[in-house]
Amino acid sequence: MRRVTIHDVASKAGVSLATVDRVLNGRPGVRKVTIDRVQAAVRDLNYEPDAFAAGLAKRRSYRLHFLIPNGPNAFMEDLSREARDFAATLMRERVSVHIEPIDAFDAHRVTGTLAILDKSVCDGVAVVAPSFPEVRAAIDRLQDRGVHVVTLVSDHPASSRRHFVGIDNMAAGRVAGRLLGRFLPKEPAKIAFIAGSLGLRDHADRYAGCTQVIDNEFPHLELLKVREGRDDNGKNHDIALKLLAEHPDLAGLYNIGAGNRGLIAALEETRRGAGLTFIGHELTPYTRAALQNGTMDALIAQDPGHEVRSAIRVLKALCDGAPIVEGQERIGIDIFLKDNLPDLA
Amino acid sequence: MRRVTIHDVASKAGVSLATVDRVLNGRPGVRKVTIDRVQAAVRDLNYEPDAFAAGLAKRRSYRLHFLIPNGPNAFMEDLSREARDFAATLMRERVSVHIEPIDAFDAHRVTGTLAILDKSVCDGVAVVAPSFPEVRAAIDRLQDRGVHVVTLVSDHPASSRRHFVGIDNMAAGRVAGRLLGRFLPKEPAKIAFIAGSLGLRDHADRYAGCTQVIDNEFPHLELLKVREGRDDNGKNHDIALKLLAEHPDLAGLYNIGAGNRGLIAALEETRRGAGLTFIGHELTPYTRAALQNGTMDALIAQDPGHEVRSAIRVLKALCDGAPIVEGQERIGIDIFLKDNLPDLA
DNA sequence: AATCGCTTGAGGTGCGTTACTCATTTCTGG
DNA sequence: CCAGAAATGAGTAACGCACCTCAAGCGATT
Repeated sequence: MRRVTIHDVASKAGVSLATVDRVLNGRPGVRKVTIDRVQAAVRDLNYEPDAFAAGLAKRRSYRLHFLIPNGPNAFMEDLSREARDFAATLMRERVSVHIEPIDAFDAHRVTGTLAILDKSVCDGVAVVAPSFPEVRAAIDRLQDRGVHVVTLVSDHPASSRRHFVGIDNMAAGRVAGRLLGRFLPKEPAKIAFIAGSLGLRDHADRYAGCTQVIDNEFPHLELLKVREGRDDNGKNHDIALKLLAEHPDLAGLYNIGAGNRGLIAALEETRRGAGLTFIGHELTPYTRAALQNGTMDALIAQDPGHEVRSAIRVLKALCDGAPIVEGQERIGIDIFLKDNLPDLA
Repeated sequence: MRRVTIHDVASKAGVSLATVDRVLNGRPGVRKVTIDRVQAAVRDLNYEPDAFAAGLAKRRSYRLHFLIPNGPNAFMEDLSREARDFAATLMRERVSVHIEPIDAFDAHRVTGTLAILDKSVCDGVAVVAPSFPEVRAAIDRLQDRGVHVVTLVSDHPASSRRHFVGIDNMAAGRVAGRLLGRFLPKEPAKIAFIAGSLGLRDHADRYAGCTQVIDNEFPHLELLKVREGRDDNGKNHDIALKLLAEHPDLAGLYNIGAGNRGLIAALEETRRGAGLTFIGHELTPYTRAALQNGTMDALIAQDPGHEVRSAIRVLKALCDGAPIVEGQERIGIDIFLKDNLPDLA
């Protein structure tokens, strides 16, 4: 079962190798009828160009840049680590990944970083940044300069980014809402929300999804107004203590953003962990432990490894002009209970 | 930023190309000290062989066989379809996938199919089959003949298969148990189980996981004895009708295996769908609809597309002697509520 | 000193493309 | 029918590596 090569296509179509090459690579100077003959031969023989040979001859390389927020955020650190790890195994496939830490809350710096990128330095960019209008504009300009851009974790739907790698945060919020609604008894009870900031699109989406489900399907639950803790453990800790003091009958808690560690500490100090249904996001050593000991009841997560690998695959496909395997690139909303925690890597 | 090639390694180490080649490919006839010199140069220069060039020169090809149960099982059909789809996009990377439908309940035929396979016909095999001892033996012999084997969906832990691609069914069962326990009110209630057959390892595992969690953490729930429906819609339909008649106060239902369609029909005919907490496995058009209209309350699933792609990646890596990216190949237990159903492809 | 075995160097070929160049043939309009 | 343009053929270098052969260098053994 020899491979079908351009030679076979050429002889089948009764033309020379040069002509086959012209057709296959869209070079000019071939009559319509000849093009058709060659394409017919390609179909008949089921010819597929050999990726190894093509890659070698094309001298292709994929220089990718990842812009990832710095700061003491376990999830972002996981993203960076996974990107580094995966890049190491992909070096031999000519994929080089440069990780650029950015200050996500400084839109000006982010756009500056995007502005200096260029086709001569990189072929694709994956960026995780809050959706400020100026960032959107910078993404558009970068695309215009011929660099492929995908958004990661947090989308910029209005931009011309070619793809979004991340979860549907509205759906994630709905899941949180339903879990709260079904985990709690069918009787009036109070639920508290803590977010990093409702100015962040993903936090706002989650909040909207959650309240939508609860309002529609669990109207007996009373929703306290959202407190914003800037994803900071210290702030969240204080917020939680105050909440627990103000509402001794608090039944549920949904942390929309990061900073679970502060909340966990507060619940455990006050021994309110077991009685309260507490749902949060992202799997970290702290949330894992809290799930195991019962302080947390469910975790809604996205797999940073999956996201990074998906972003790299998508960018590579964009560079090659190859199609994207949709099913492969859909990032699922992971729901963890204490029963299905993955083993530690 | 030119690529580092063997030429660079050779001159750095002060040896010839031939020697570098001998070292890199483990050919004999090189002194220890020379080997060390070359390896030091490889490390210093951070040399990685070019996958494109190597693949081309090696004339590598990956002939993979997938043995997948036939019959009217939506999940198995999804597996086959995904394998075909992914194989199409991988043809140019010299991966060819042959899908062999098997009668999973006829162990003799399965072993026969495995027995005729050989290094001359295929490089790797992915097999989904119930764990009969003779199948295990056939897998071992196939491995001995130099063909890499991975088990898919259903594991044969005692065999010498190189890898298992699938979920932890014990954990899946525990998830079902916890969801039942938390979705139902904290008061005595009856729960029914339906399985295909407890002789199937995955069904037995799920059952064990589920009862373990309920016995330990939700002892107020009464577990009715398991009914076996052979994963057949018709049988399951009858079983459900009988169950509902015998237990007008039935509160929960867990379908451990396939055949959800029959159960859904029974629940909807008798209008018991809404009042009952019903949990099952695998996402199909029927379970999707049931989740949306409230007949089902949660779905525990595994992504067949992910599994197939993982199996192919793993087999390819085994053929290349390359390392496996653990995180990438871990198959998660998907939990679907009506809120996080993926869009239809 | 001749011999043997081990180690190393030098060099070539093929893998299937891409991306050229330069002839040569075929077609078209005037 | 012929100039000029368009289409095609023929061939080549390069990509980086795997795999092979042949010869030369070296030290130790007899």
